[in-house]
Amino acid sequence: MEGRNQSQRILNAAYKCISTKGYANVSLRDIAEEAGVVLSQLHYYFGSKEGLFTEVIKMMIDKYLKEINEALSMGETAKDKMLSLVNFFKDLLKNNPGLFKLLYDFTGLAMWSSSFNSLLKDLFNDLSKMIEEKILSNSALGENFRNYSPRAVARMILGAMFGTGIQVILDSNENEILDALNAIQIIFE
Amino acid sequence: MEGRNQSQRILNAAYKCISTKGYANVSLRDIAEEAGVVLSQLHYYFGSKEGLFTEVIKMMIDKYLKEINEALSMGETAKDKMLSLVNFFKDLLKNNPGLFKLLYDFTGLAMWSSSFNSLLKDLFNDLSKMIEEKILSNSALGENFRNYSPRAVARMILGAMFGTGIQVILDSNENEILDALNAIQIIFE
DNA sequence: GAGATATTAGGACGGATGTCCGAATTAATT
DNA sequence: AATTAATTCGGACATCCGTCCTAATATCTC
Repeated sequence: MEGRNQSQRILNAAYKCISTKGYANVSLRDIAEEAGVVLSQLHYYFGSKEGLFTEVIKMMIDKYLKEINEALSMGETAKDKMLSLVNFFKDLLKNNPGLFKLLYDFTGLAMWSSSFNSLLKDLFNDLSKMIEEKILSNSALGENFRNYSPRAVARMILGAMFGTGIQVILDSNENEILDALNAIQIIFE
Repeated sequence: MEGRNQSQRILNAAYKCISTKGYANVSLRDIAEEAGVVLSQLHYYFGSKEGLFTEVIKMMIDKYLKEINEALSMGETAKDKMLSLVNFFKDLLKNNPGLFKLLYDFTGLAMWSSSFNSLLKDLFNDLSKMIEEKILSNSALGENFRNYSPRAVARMILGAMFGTGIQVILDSNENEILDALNAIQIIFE
Protein backbone atom coordinates (compact mmCIF):
# COMPACT_ATOMS: atom_id res chain seq x y z
CA MET A 1 0.00 0.00 0.00
CA GLU A 2 1.72 3.13 -1.16
CA GLY A 3 -1.08 5.70 -0.89
CA ARG A 4 0.66 9.08 -0.82
CA ASN A 5 3.30 7.72 -3.16
CA GLN A 6 0.70 6.81 -5.77
CA SER A 7 -1.18 10.10 -5.52
CA GLN A 8 2.09 11.98 -5.77
CA ARG A 9 2.98 10.14 -8.95
CA ILE A 10 -0.36 11.14 -10.42
CA LEU A 11 0.17 14.73 -9.39
CA ASN A 12 3.63 14.82 -10.94
CA ALA A 13 2.35 13.23 -14.13
CA ALA A 14 -0.44 15.79 -14.35
CA TYR A 15 2.06 18.58 -13.83
CA LYS A 16 4.29 17.22 -16.55
CA CYS A 17 1.49 16.64 -19.08
CA ILE A 18 -0.13 20.03 -18.59
CA SER A 19 3.12 21.98 -18.68
CA THR A 20 4.06 20.14 -21.86
CA LYS A 21 0.82 20.14 -23.84
CA GLY A 22 -1.45 22.67 -22.18
CA TYR A 23 -4.45 21.97 -19.99
CA ALA A 24 -6.86 22.01 -22.90
CA ASN A 25 -4.96 19.28 -24.70
CA VAL A 26 -4.53 16.88 -21.83
CA SER A 27 -6.97 14.13 -20.97
CA LEU A 28 -7.17 12.14 -17.77
CA ARG A 29 -6.11 9.12 -19.79
CA ASP A 30 -2.93 10.91 -20.84
CA ILE A 31 -2.14 11.62 -17.22
CA ALA A 32 -2.91 8.09 -16.09
CA GLU A 33 -0.63 6.66 -18.73
CA GLU A 34 2.17 9.08 -17.88
CA ALA A 35 1.83 8.11 -14.23
CA GLY A 36 1.73 4.40 -15.03
CA VAL A 37 -1.60 4.10 -13.31
CA VAL A 38 -5.07 2.98 -14.22
CA LEU A 39 -7.58 5.69 -15.16
CA SER A 40 -9.96 5.18 -12.28
CA GLN A 41 -7.19 5.89 -9.79
CA LEU A 42 -7.35 9.56 -10.65
CA HIS A 43 -10.90 9.79 -9.41
CA TYR A 44 -10.11 7.68 -6.40
CA TYR A 45 -7.49 10.15 -5.22
CA PHE A 46 -8.74 13.46 -6.58
CA GLY A 47 -12.46 13.01 -7.10
CA SER A 48 -12.66 14.81 -10.41
CA LYS A 49 -10.65 16.47 -13.11
CA GLU A 50 -11.24 19.80 -11.43
CA GLY A 51 -9.99 18.40 -8.14
CA LEU A 52 -6.80 17.18 -9.74
CA PHE A 53 -6.19 20.42 -11.59
CA THR A 54 -6.71 22.33 -8.38
CA GLU A 55 -3.94 20.38 -6.72
CA VAL A 56 -1.62 20.96 -9.68
CA ILE A 57 -2.31 24.67 -9.45
CA LYS A 58 -1.57 24.71 -5.73
CA MET A 59 1.68 22.91 -6.41
CA MET A 60 2.61 25.49 -9.00
CA ILE A 61 1.68 28.35 -6.69
CA ASP A 62 3.96 27.00 -3.98
CA LYS A 63 6.86 26.87 -6.40
CA TYR A 64 6.39 30.46 -7.51
CA LEU A 65 5.96 31.87 -4.05
CA LYS A 66 9.01 30.01 -2.79
CA GLU A 67 11.32 30.74 -5.71
CA ILE A 68 10.42 34.39 -6.14
CA ASN A 69 10.72 34.94 -2.44
CA GLU A 70 14.22 33.52 -2.65
CA ALA A 71 15.10 35.73 -5.61
CA LEU A 72 13.88 38.80 -3.75
CA SER A 73 15.95 37.91 -0.73
CA MET A 74 19.17 38.26 -2.66
CA GLY A 75 20.89 41.61 -2.90
CA GLU A 76 20.62 44.61 -0.67
CA THR A 77 19.52 47.65 -2.61
CA ALA A 78 16.30 47.86 -4.57
CA LYS A 79 18.37 47.84 -7.73
CA ASP A 80 20.12 44.64 -6.73
CA LYS A 81 16.90 42.92 -5.82
CA MET A 82 15.34 43.96 -9.07
CA LEU A 83 18.30 42.51 -10.94
CA SER A 84 17.95 39.30 -9.00
CA LEU A 85 14.29 39.11 -9.91
CA VAL A 86 15.02 39.72 -13.58
CA ASN A 87 17.70 37.05 -13.55
CA PHE A 88 15.35 34.60 -11.92
CA PHE A 89 12.84 35.17 -14.70
CA LYS A 90 15.44 34.87 -17.42
CA ASP A 91 16.64 31.63 -15.95
CA LEU A 92 13.09 30.37 -15.60
CA LEU A 93 12.25 31.06 -19.22
CA LYS A 94 15.42 29.47 -20.47
CA ASN A 95 15.75 26.41 -18.25
CA ASN A 96 12.23 25.73 -17.06
CA PRO A 97 9.78 27.18 -19.57
CA GLY A 98 7.20 24.57 -18.60
CA LEU A 99 6.68 26.29 -15.27
CA PHE A 100 6.02 29.60 -16.95
CA LYS A 101 3.69 28.02 -19.49
CA LEU A 102 1.81 26.46 -16.64
CA LEU A 103 1.28 29.85 -15.05
CA TYR A 104 0.15 31.38 -18.31
CA ASP A 105 -2.15 28.49 -19.11
CA PHE A 106 -3.84 28.32 -15.73
CA THR A 107 -4.21 32.08 -15.65
CA GLY A 108 -6.13 31.77 -18.88
CA LEU A 109 -8.24 29.02 -17.39
CA ALA A 110 -8.93 31.29 -14.43
CA MET A 111 -10.44 33.89 -16.76
CA TRP A 112 -13.35 31.59 -17.49
CA SER A 113 -13.70 29.41 -14.41
CA SER A 114 -14.66 31.05 -11.16
CA SER A 115 -13.40 28.12 -9.13
CA PHE A 116 -9.87 28.60 -10.46
CA ASN A 117 -10.12 32.35 -10.56
CA SER A 118 -9.58 32.94 -6.86
CA LEU A 119 -6.47 30.75 -6.78
CA LEU A 120 -4.72 32.71 -9.53
CA LYS A 121 -6.02 36.04 -8.32
CA ASP A 122 -4.47 35.37 -4.94
CA LEU A 123 -1.19 34.33 -6.51
CA PHE A 124 -0.83 37.59 -8.45
CA ASN A 125 -1.87 39.45 -5.36
CA ASP A 126 0.69 37.69 -3.18
CA LEU A 127 3.47 38.12 -5.70
CA SER A 128 2.86 41.82 -6.13
CA LYS A 129 2.75 42.24 -2.38
CA MET A 130 6.09 40.50 -2.13
CA ILE A 131 7.60 42.81 -4.72
CA GLU A 132 6.13 45.80 -2.98
CA GLU A 133 7.49 44.88 0.42
CA LYS A 134 10.87 43.56 -0.59
CA ILE A 135 11.78 46.08 -3.26
CA LEU A 136 9.67 49.19 -3.09
CA SER A 137 9.35 49.79 0.63
CA ASN A 138 13.08 50.25 0.52
CA SER A 139 14.28 53.67 1.64
CA ALA A 140 14.03 56.71 -0.53
CA LEU A 141 12.78 55.54 -3.87
CA GLY A 142 9.77 57.62 -3.11
CA GLU A 143 11.04 60.47 -5.22
CA ASN A 144 10.72 58.74 -8.55
CA PHE A 145 7.40 57.16 -7.75
CA ARG A 146 5.63 60.03 -6.05
CA ASN A 147 2.79 59.86 -8.56
CA TYR A 148 2.14 56.18 -8.20
CA SER A 149 1.36 53.99 -5.23
CA PRO A 150 3.91 51.27 -4.39
CA ARG A 151 1.18 48.73 -4.93
CA ALA A 152 0.56 49.94 -8.45
CA VAL A 153 4.25 49.96 -9.27
CA ALA A 154 4.63 46.44 -7.93
CA ARG A 155 1.74 45.25 -10.06
CA MET A 156 3.29 46.89 -13.07
CA ILE A 157 6.67 45.27 -12.46
CA LEU A 158 5.04 41.88 -12.10
CA GLY A 159 3.00 42.51 -15.21
CA ALA A 160 6.05 43.54 -17.17
CA MET A 161 7.78 40.30 -16.24
CA PHE A 162 4.80 38.25 -17.16
CA GLY A 163 4.04 40.13 -20.35
CA THR A 164 7.59 40.04 -21.66
CA GLY A 165 7.88 36.44 -20.58
CA ILE A 166 5.09 35.31 -22.85
CA GLN A 167 6.73 37.10 -25.75
CA VAL A 168 9.92 35.17 -25.11
CA ILE A 169 7.98 31.92 -25.05
CA LEU A 170 6.09 32.73 -28.23
CA ASP A 171 9.25 33.46 -30.16
CA SER A 172 11.59 31.14 -28.38
CA ASN A 173 14.32 31.07 -31.00
CA GLU A 174 14.65 34.86 -30.89
CA ASN A 175 16.99 35.31 -27.95
CA GLU A 176 17.03 39.05 -28.41
CA ILE A 177 13.66 39.32 -26.73
CA LEU A 178 15.22 38.27 -23.45
CA ASP A 179 16.77 41.75 -23.38
CA ALA A 180 13.30 43.15 -22.85
CA LEU A 181 13.36 41.64 -19.39
CA ASN A 182 16.43 43.68 -18.54
CA ALA A 183 14.67 46.80 -19.69
CA ILE A 184 12.34 46.64 -16.71
CA GLN A 185 15.21 47.92 -14.63
CA ILE A 186 14.82 51.27 -16.37
CA ILE A 187 12.52 52.39 -13.62
CA PHE A 188 15.36 52.24 -11.11
CA GLU A 189 17.74 54.43 -13.06
CA MET B 1 -28.02 33.97 -51.80
CA GLU B 2 -26.27 35.83 -49.07
CA GLY B 3 -22.86 34.20 -49.15
CA ARG B 4 -20.57 36.75 -47.55
CA ASN B 5 -23.37 37.78 -45.24
CA GLN B 6 -23.74 34.25 -43.93
CA SER B 7 -20.03 33.67 -43.47
CA GLN B 8 -19.74 37.01 -41.71
CA ARG B 9 -22.48 36.03 -39.31
CA ILE B 10 -20.62 32.84 -38.51
CA LEU B 11 -17.42 34.78 -37.98
CA ASN B 12 -19.11 37.25 -35.67
CA ALA B 13 -20.76 34.47 -33.73
CA ALA B 14 -17.43 32.70 -33.33
CA TYR B 15 -15.86 35.92 -32.16
CA LYS B 16 -18.61 36.46 -29.63
CA CYS B 17 -18.60 32.90 -28.30
CA ILE B 18 -14.85 32.67 -27.90
CA SER B 19 -14.46 36.06 -26.30
CA THR B 20 -17.24 35.16 -23.88
CA LYS B 21 -16.43 31.58 -22.93
CA GLY B 22 -12.87 30.95 -24.09
CA TYR B 23 -11.74 28.92 -27.06
CA ALA B 24 -11.44 25.73 -25.03
CA ASN B 25 -15.06 25.92 -23.93
CA VAL B 26 -16.63 26.64 -27.30
CA SER B 27 -17.85 23.97 -29.70
CA LEU B 28 -18.74 24.42 -33.32
CA ARG B 29 -22.32 23.66 -32.35
CA ASP B 30 -22.30 26.60 -29.94
CA ILE B 31 -21.11 28.88 -32.71
CA ALA B 32 -23.65 27.56 -35.20
CA GLU B 33 -26.46 28.14 -32.76
CA GLU B 34 -25.25 31.63 -31.90
CA ALA B 35 -25.10 32.42 -35.62
CA GLY B 36 -28.51 30.91 -36.28
CA VAL B 37 -27.02 28.54 -38.79
CA VAL B 38 -26.81 24.82 -39.30
CA LEU B 39 -23.64 23.09 -38.13
CA SER B 40 -22.45 21.96 -41.52
CA GLN B 41 -22.33 25.55 -42.74
CA LEU B 42 -19.25 26.17 -40.67
CA HIS B 43 -17.30 23.57 -42.62
CA TYR B 44 -18.77 24.79 -45.86
CA TYR B 45 -17.36 28.27 -45.35
CA PHE B 46 -14.26 27.64 -43.26
CA GLY B 47 -13.28 24.05 -43.94
CA SER B 48 -12.42 23.15 -40.38
CA LYS B 49 -12.41 24.40 -36.84
CA GLU B 50 -8.83 25.49 -37.28
CA GLY B 51 -9.77 27.42 -40.41
CA LEU B 52 -12.54 29.26 -38.60
CA PHE B 53 -10.37 30.05 -35.60
CA THR B 54 -7.70 31.35 -37.92
CA GLU B 55 -10.12 33.85 -39.40
CA VAL B 56 -11.26 34.95 -35.95
CA ILE B 57 -7.65 35.52 -34.98
CA LYS B 58 -7.00 37.56 -38.12
CA MET B 59 -10.07 39.63 -37.36
CA MET B 60 -8.78 40.26 -33.86
CA ILE B 61 -5.32 41.13 -35.12
CA ASP B 62 -6.77 43.74 -37.47
CA LYS B 63 -8.63 45.37 -34.62
CA TYR B 64 -5.54 45.60 -32.45
CA LEU B 65 -3.26 46.91 -35.17
CA LYS B 66 -5.79 49.52 -36.20
CA GLU B 67 -6.80 50.71 -32.74
CA ILE B 68 -3.33 50.81 -31.26
CA ASN B 69 -2.05 52.61 -34.31
CA GLU B 70 -4.75 55.20 -33.75
CA ALA B 71 -3.87 55.56 -30.09
CA LEU B 72 -0.22 56.07 -30.94
CA SER B 73 -1.09 58.73 -33.47
CA MET B 74 -2.53 60.97 -30.80
CA GLY B 75 -0.31 63.39 -28.97
CA GLU B 76 3.01 64.84 -29.95
CA THR B 77 5.64 64.06 -27.38
CA ALA B 78 6.61 60.57 -26.34
CA LYS B 79 5.02 61.25 -23.00
CA ASP B 80 1.71 62.20 -24.61
CA LYS B 81 1.71 59.17 -26.85
CA MET B 82 2.45 56.93 -23.93
CA LEU B 83 -0.48 58.43 -22.04
CA SER B 84 -2.70 57.87 -25.04
CA LEU B 85 -1.63 54.25 -25.21
CA VAL B 86 -2.30 53.75 -21.53
CA ASN B 87 -5.70 55.33 -21.84
CA PHE B 88 -6.54 53.12 -24.77
CA PHE B 89 -5.73 50.06 -22.70
CA LYS B 90 -7.69 51.27 -19.71
CA ASP B 91 -10.68 51.91 -21.92
CA LEU B 92 -10.29 48.53 -23.58
CA LEU B 93 -10.23 46.67 -20.27
CA LYS B 94 -13.21 48.54 -18.95
CA ASN B 95 -15.50 48.73 -21.96
CA ASN B 96 -14.40 45.87 -24.16
CA PRO B 97 -12.77 43.22 -21.99
CA GLY B 98 -13.79 40.52 -24.44
CA LEU B 99 -11.25 41.78 -26.94
CA PHE B 100 -8.48 41.56 -24.39
CA LYS B 101 -9.57 38.11 -23.27
CA LEU B 102 -9.48 37.02 -26.86
CA LEU B 103 -5.89 38.15 -27.17
CA TYR B 104 -4.91 36.40 -23.99
CA ASP B 105 -6.73 33.23 -24.90
CA PHE B 106 -5.36 32.93 -28.41
CA THR B 107 -1.87 33.74 -27.21
CA GLY B 108 -2.19 30.78 -24.91
CA LEU B 109 -3.39 28.65 -27.78
CA ALA B 110 -0.37 29.80 -29.77
CA MET B 111 1.94 28.39 -27.11
CA TRP B 112 0.90 24.87 -28.01
CA SER B 113 -0.12 25.04 -31.64
CA SER B 114 2.51 25.88 -34.21
CA SER B 115 -0.09 26.87 -36.79
CA PHE B 116 -1.41 29.64 -34.55
CA ASN B 117 1.98 30.50 -33.16
CA SER B 118 3.19 32.50 -36.13
CA LEU B 119 0.04 34.62 -36.21
CA LEU B 120 0.39 35.73 -32.61
CA LYS B 121 4.15 36.01 -32.79
CA ASP B 122 3.76 38.41 -35.68
CA LEU B 123 1.16 40.43 -33.83
CA PHE B 124 3.41 41.00 -30.83
CA ASN B 125 6.23 41.75 -33.19
CA ASP B 126 4.19 44.30 -35.14
CA LEU B 127 2.85 45.96 -32.03
CA SER B 128 6.25 46.34 -30.45
CA LYS B 129 7.60 47.74 -33.70
CA MET B 130 4.79 50.27 -33.71
CA ILE B 131 5.57 51.34 -30.19
CA GLU B 132 9.23 51.55 -31.03
CA GLU B 133 8.73 53.72 -34.08
CA LYS B 134 5.97 55.95 -32.80
CA ILE B 135 7.17 56.53 -29.27
CA LEU B 136 10.78 55.65 -28.83
CA SER B 137 12.36 56.89 -32.04
CA ASN B 138 11.30 60.28 -30.82
CA SER B 139 14.14 62.74 -30.32
CA ALA B 140 16.42 62.61 -27.34
CA LEU B 141 14.98 59.99 -25.05
CA GLY B 142 18.20 58.20 -25.72
CA GLU B 143 19.68 59.39 -22.48
CA ASN B 144 17.47 57.39 -20.18
CA PHE B 145 17.59 54.29 -22.31
CA ARG B 146 21.23 54.20 -23.24
CA ASN B 147 21.62 50.73 -21.75
CA TYR B 148 18.70 49.21 -23.57
CA SER B 149 17.81 48.93 -27.23
CA PRO B 150 14.60 50.69 -28.34
CA ARG B 151 13.32 47.32 -29.45
CA ALA B 152 13.78 45.86 -26.00
CA VAL B 153 12.11 48.84 -24.34
CA ALA B 154 9.18 48.62 -26.72
CA ARG B 155 8.76 44.92 -25.96
CA MET B 156 8.84 45.69 -22.28
CA ILE B 157 6.21 48.43 -22.58
CA LEU B 158 3.96 46.11 -24.54
CA GLY B 159 4.57 43.36 -22.02
CA ALA B 160 3.77 45.65 -19.13
CA MET B 161 0.44 46.56 -20.74
CA PHE B 162 -0.39 42.96 -21.38
CA GLY B 163 0.77 41.71 -18.01
CA THR B 164 -1.04 44.34 -16.00
CA GLY B 165 -4.08 43.91 -18.21
CA ILE B 166 -4.53 40.29 -17.25
CA GLN B 167 -4.31 41.21 -13.59
CA VAL B 168 -7.13 43.68 -14.09
CA ILE B 169 -9.21 41.01 -15.81
CA LEU B 170 -8.54 38.43 -13.13
CA ASP B 171 -9.65 40.75 -10.36
CA SER B 172 -12.18 42.79 -12.22
CA ASN B 173 -13.98 44.21 -9.21
CA GLU B 174 -10.76 45.67 -7.84
CA ASN B 175 -10.54 48.93 -9.73
CA GLU B 176 -7.39 49.91 -7.95
CA ILE B 177 -5.36 47.63 -10.19
CA LEU B 178 -6.09 49.90 -13.14
CA ASP B 179 -3.63 52.33 -11.55
CA ALA B 180 -0.89 49.87 -12.37
CA LEU B 181 -1.37 50.74 -16.02
CA ASN B 182 -0.58 54.36 -15.28
CA ALA B 183 2.60 53.33 -13.55
CA ILE B 184 4.12 52.31 -16.86
CA GLN B 185 4.63 55.97 -17.53
CA ILE B 186 7.30 55.99 -14.87
CA ILE B 187 9.89 55.32 -17.50
CA PHE B 188 9.24 58.68 -19.12
CA GLU B 189 9.74 60.73 -15.98
C1' DG C 1 -37.35 28.60 -68.76
C1' DA C 2 -33.49 24.92 -68.56
C1' DG C 3 -29.41 23.60 -66.88
C1' DA C 4 -25.42 24.43 -64.06
C1' DT C 5 -23.74 26.10 -59.79
C1' DA C 6 -23.76 27.60 -55.14
C1' DT C 7 -25.79 27.31 -50.81
C1' DT C 8 -28.57 25.27 -47.07
C1' DA C 9 -30.27 21.59 -44.36
C1' DG C 10 -30.25 17.40 -41.68
C1' DG C 11 -28.31 13.58 -40.02
C1' DA C 12 -24.86 9.92 -39.40
C1' DC C 13 -20.02 8.44 -38.37
C1' DG C 14 -16.16 7.15 -35.52
C1' DG C 15 -13.67 8.59 -31.82
C1' DA C 16 -12.58 10.78 -27.47
C1' DT C 17 -13.79 12.30 -22.82
C1' DG C 18 -15.15 12.48 -17.76
C1' DT C 19 -17.42 9.73 -14.68
C1' DC C 20 -18.94 5.77 -12.35
C1' DC C 21 -19.36 0.86 -10.74
C1' DG C 22 -18.26 -3.87 -9.24
C1' DA C 23 -14.87 -7.15 -8.55
C1' DA C 24 -10.21 -8.43 -7.28
C1' DT C 25 -6.30 -7.61 -4.57
C1' DT C 26 -3.66 -5.87 -0.80
C1' DA C 27 -2.95 -4.01 3.76
C1' DA C 28 -4.52 -3.15 8.57
C1' DT C 29 -6.97 -4.59 12.71
C1' DT C 30 -8.43 -7.74 16.10
C1' DA D 1 -6.29 -16.67 11.18
C1' DA D 2 -10.49 -13.96 10.35
C1' DT D 3 -12.65 -9.75 9.49
C1' DT D 4 -12.63 -5.21 7.96
C1' DA D 5 -10.99 -1.40 5.41
C1' DA D 6 -8.19 0.62 1.78
C1' DT D 7 -6.52 0.37 -2.69
C1' DT D 8 -6.08 -1.31 -7.48
C1' DC D 9 -7.97 -2.84 -11.66
C1' DG D 10 -10.72 -3.25 -15.88
C1' DG D 11 -14.44 -2.03 -18.26
C1' DA D 12 -18.90 0.16 -19.26
C1' DC D 13 -21.83 4.37 -19.49
C1' DA D 14 -23.69 8.44 -21.60
C1' DT D 15 -22.37 12.45 -23.77
C1' DC D 16 -20.13 15.52 -26.65
C1' DC D 17 -17.01 16.55 -30.38
C1' DG D 18 -15.26 17.56 -35.36
C1' DT D 19 -16.00 15.87 -39.70
C1' DC D 20 -18.25 14.12 -43.57
C1' DC D 21 -22.03 12.79 -46.89
C1' DT D 22 -26.34 13.18 -49.39
C1' DA D 23 -30.43 15.41 -50.57
C1' DA D 24 -33.06 19.58 -51.03
C1' DT D 25 -33.33 24.38 -52.12
C1' DA D 26 -32.08 28.72 -53.93
C1' DT D 27 -29.36 31.55 -57.21
C1' DC D 28 -27.09 32.47 -61.35
C1' DT D 29 -25.98 31.83 -66.46
C1' DC D 30 -27.27 31.24 -70.99
